[in-house]
Amino acid sequence: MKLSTKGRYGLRAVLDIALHSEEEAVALSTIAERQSISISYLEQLIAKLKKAGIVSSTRGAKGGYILAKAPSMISVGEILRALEGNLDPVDCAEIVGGETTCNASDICVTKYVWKRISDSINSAVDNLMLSELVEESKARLKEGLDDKSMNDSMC
Amino acid sequence: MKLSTKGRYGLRAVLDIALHSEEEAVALSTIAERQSISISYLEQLIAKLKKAGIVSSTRGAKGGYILAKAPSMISVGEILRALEGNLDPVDCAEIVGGETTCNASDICVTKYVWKRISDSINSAVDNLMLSELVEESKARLKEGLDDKSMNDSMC
DNA sequence: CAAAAGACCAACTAAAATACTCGGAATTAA
DNA sequence: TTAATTCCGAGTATTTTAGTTGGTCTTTTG
Repeated sequence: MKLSTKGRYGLRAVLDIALHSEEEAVALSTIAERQSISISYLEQLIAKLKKAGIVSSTRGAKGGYILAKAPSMISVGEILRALEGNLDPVDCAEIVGGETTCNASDICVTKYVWKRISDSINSAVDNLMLSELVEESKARLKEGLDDKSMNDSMC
Repeated sequence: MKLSTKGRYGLRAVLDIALHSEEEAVALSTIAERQSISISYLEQLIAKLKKAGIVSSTRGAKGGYILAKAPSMISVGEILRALEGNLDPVDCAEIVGGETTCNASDICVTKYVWKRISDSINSAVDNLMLSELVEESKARLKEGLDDKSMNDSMC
């Protein structure tokens, strides 16, 4: 029941882009260094984010990444799902009402447990917008904490 | 971000015990067969449940397992944590307020995301009691669905 | 125009976690 | 005393995770 590094690194990367791409696109290598993530691994994560329409890129020298839309239009749920796949605690079609996989579906009681967990996770992350994280970060930076110490945090 | 078979099988096992141990203790082999779970794997899961004080056992012939307390006193959260370890989405001390691991803690913004997810999962499972699942199961059985088809459900 | 900076892509690999299996010892009812 | 059962520790196969490697395509800039 753990988020993988995909979700953890990826969210940090998006936040990094949100905070640093106002003037110009940020290069993968810059994010990787600032966040202490392997550049080639990060590449894969950003690819997912791009495919999901969360970030957009410009190639070539001076290229890099920016957000594809306003941070207030990007939910944390959207980001995490792009990176991790769905956030459901089990891969059970019934959770979303399908009838395919688990065909003894309507007598499956534990599925209500999974649905309950699923709903709570999704509503938690879908109601949290990237913009809120951006505001929080900026507020903390203003309190005199420099950018560098910011990036050392591993959570 | 998936529950492992430990949590899935284990919860089904506890529910099985709750539903079948009113007269006499249920043997591991019975649960395993009824739930289509490998007996020797299930053994390990039940051991965790026992250590957590959720089930209790009697050894020897005619032995088996019963619940260690009333189903209304056992939360689904308690069961899942016994099986899976904590349900936090990341192993980050700061999530619970500690100061040990992640020492750039107070400038770590993503931790609020993890805390939010963590809280929502835990409150969802802690407010759901085993007794509710038992009631639900019994209600479904009364509707004419036999015990066997019940156990075929994989969720 | 060349060369550096950068995104993009597809495989490959090492390590860790998961999902088991196996062999036996201790306990108890019949 | 024997069959049924829990209990225990170790071993293993498979899958997933967390990367790495080596290269191609694109764009700016000297």
